[in-house]
Amino acid sequence: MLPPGMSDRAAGRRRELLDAAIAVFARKGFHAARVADITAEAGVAHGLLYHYFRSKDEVLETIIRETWQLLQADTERIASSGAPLEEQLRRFAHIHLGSWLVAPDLIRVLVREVGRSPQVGSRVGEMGGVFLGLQRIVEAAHERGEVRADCDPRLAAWVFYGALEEILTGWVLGQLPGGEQEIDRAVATVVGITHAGLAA
Amino acid sequence: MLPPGMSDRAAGRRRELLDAAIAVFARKGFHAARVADITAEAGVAHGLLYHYFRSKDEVLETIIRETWQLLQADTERIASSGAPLEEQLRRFAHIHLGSWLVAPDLIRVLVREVGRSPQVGSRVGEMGGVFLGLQRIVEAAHERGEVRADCDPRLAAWVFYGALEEILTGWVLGQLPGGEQEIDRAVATVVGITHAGLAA
Amino acid sequence: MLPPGMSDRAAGRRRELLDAAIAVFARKGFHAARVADITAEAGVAHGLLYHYFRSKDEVLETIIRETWQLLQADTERIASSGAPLEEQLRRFAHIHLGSWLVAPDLIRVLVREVGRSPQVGSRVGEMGGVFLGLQRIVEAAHERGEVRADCDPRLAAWVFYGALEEILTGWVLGQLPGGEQEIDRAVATVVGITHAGLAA
Amino acid sequence: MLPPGMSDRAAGRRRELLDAAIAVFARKGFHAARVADITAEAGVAHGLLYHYFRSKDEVLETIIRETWQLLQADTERIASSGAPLEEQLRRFAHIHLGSWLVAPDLIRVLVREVGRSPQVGSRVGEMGGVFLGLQRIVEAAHERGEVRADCDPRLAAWVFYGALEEILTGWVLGQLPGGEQEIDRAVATVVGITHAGLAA
DNA sequence: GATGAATGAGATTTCATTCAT
DNA sequence: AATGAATGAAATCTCATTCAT
Repeated sequence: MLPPGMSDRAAGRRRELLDAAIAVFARKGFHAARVADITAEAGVAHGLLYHYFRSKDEVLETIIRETWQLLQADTERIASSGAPLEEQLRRFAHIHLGSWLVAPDLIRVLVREVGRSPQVGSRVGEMGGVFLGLQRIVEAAHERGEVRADCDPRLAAWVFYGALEEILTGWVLGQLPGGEQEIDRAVATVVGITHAGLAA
Repeated sequence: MLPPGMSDRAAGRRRELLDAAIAVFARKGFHAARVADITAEAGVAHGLLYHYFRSKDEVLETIIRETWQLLQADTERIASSGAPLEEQLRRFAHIHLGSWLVAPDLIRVLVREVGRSPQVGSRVGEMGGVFLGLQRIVEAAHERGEVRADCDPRLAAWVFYGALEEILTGWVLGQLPGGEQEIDRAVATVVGITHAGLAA
Repeated sequence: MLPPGMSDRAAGRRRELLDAAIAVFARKGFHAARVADITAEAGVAHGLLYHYFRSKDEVLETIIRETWQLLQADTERIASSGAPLEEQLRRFAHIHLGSWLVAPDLIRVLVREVGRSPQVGSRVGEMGGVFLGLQRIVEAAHERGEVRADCDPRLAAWVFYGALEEILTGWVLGQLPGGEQEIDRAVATVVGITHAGLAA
Repeated sequence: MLPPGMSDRAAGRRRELLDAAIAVFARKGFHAARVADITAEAGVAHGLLYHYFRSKDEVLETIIRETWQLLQADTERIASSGAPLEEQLRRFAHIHLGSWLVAPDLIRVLVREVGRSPQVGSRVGEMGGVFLGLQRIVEAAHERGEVRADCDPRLAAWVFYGALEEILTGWVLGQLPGGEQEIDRAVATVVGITHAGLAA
């Protein structure tokens, strides 16, 4: 995840720059954000960004990749838990939608810059891991007889993920109320619909 | 929709430029696309674009707005049909996912540039119309007793729309197979899950 | 030589920019010269340079290439004249050293930026033509019996050209007096030494 | 030549850095070469270069100056030898062209960066010494009656030097074959032409 | 309507140099 | 002596937009 051989101090600086970038990208959007904004936010000279990243693009790429990697790890942990389908869906939804409270700026960036990802080229890999994890969750439930026979687990995974993503989008765009209680409701609603929709 | 007082010929040119823009935006993305690319695609000098649009931004805005307006009209027609919920959902899904076959470049642009829309400022209006229409579809079914009591029609509308959008995203990113038959399957799956998930 | 399909007006602008570049490169050297210096010298906005040249490098490349092409044409004309060796050498020396009076800035640029040429990559081609022309001049004289048998025409061409080039260098660096009369003396000296040195 | 009070070890490091710089300048050219390339070649941290040199420019200056100083010393030794003109020319040519075998990278740098020298400001001094030495060689021969009366010794020195320099250029650019035997032939040719051209 | 030369603001990126450790 | 993180000046190049023709 980190370039090997990076000192603690260097890793700290790198993290500071990533956090500054998230804040700035969330505020102005990736394109309107200048490198100088990021380094000003981090309180360093703008040349320093280029010691840690090859380009402004690589900064966004890193943010996206690291986030997807974390989500992928969560997904795999949930998939290995052996819990009932509904419980697994709830855990995933809780983590994914819950991140709106924990790191709203990060969510703003991810929602608004999704479109860039395929260009940036790295999304597909990590993203694929998450979708595969969700698919395996549905498949396992399928094998346990928790899911309707006529349901395609792969599409089901996309449907479920898309529902969550759209709600995050609603929050980011201010189209849906996004307080703490709404998050619980949203988790319940998405899981309710999806699970009932899939259930045998 | 068209600036008033525009001749047929002028409207034709305008349309050519919009189509050229859709092709170019689909190929390179909005930011990487240059005005000169669009006019070259349309076979005219680049100054001409400024007779029809105030800026490059306005071109994208127009594309997005016109699309949402059409979708809004479709949604309202469906909502007024009085058909059962499942049938209404199927019609909407059929139109929305079906556009991948009819106008894949347009879908590519919409999926990839969603993030830009709120900045551009026009999304919220027309988009809101579509979501409101979907919400009213669910509410009406609710009143007819077709839907579970504990279900929030607004969130349900977002869940349904998000599921469709994510499948379009999968096709755009090449992560899901997007042939003609897959479209029918996708319609069936999304409608199946959502309707069963909402049903009383 | 010119990109085809360039209007007279465009060709004129291009020439103005080349002349401005020669003046600026002569004054500050290629590296210290900024694109803005060139365009300021030409009295246009700096963006305009990029309508005519792909880069600052291409401007220098063009200057060098066009100059060598002219010299190559001169060389070929002289080589085809059938005049005695001494006369041919005198004509070449007269043209080459004479350019110091005609276009001293151009000579300054060429002498000071020779080193760049091979990097720029185009020198070898045109340059090769000049050296080949000189070589053929010596070879023809050899066949006419005007030249010693033990003399390698190729090396002789390089010796002759190097002598001229070094004198231009002396003028550029201000190490040799470079007035009008000195040019005639220099022609006489170089031709005198080289011809006597080669003569049978 | 060395800053006074420099230890042997320090002098060794300094030498290592100069040699590394010669290799890098030969490979990439002075401008494209970064300080970090030089220190990487020498296997030290880039800050260290600034313990031994004030700037990147000073490194090139040093390389050029030291080389010209050695050549100047050679020239003066030859000039004092009292040998016949032809013999003196041969010795100089042998040393100068011979360096292509001994230190080709150094020659590459000198040939390609001549243009920079006057800017760097140091060339004129040491260079002047070499040219003056060659001029005195011709003048002495002139006084001994070995040389034609109508020959300007100063220009003759430049002609001779330019011939050698151009042959080195041909080798550097790969335009002339530069093996061991070619060097002897080149010495013979240049000396042959120049001496015969000057002889009474 | 149509053209494309001309403009110029503006941003990324590079890299020589410094200096605390 | 040696390191390499940090600085920040500086310059190329892009491209949306304008406007004379």
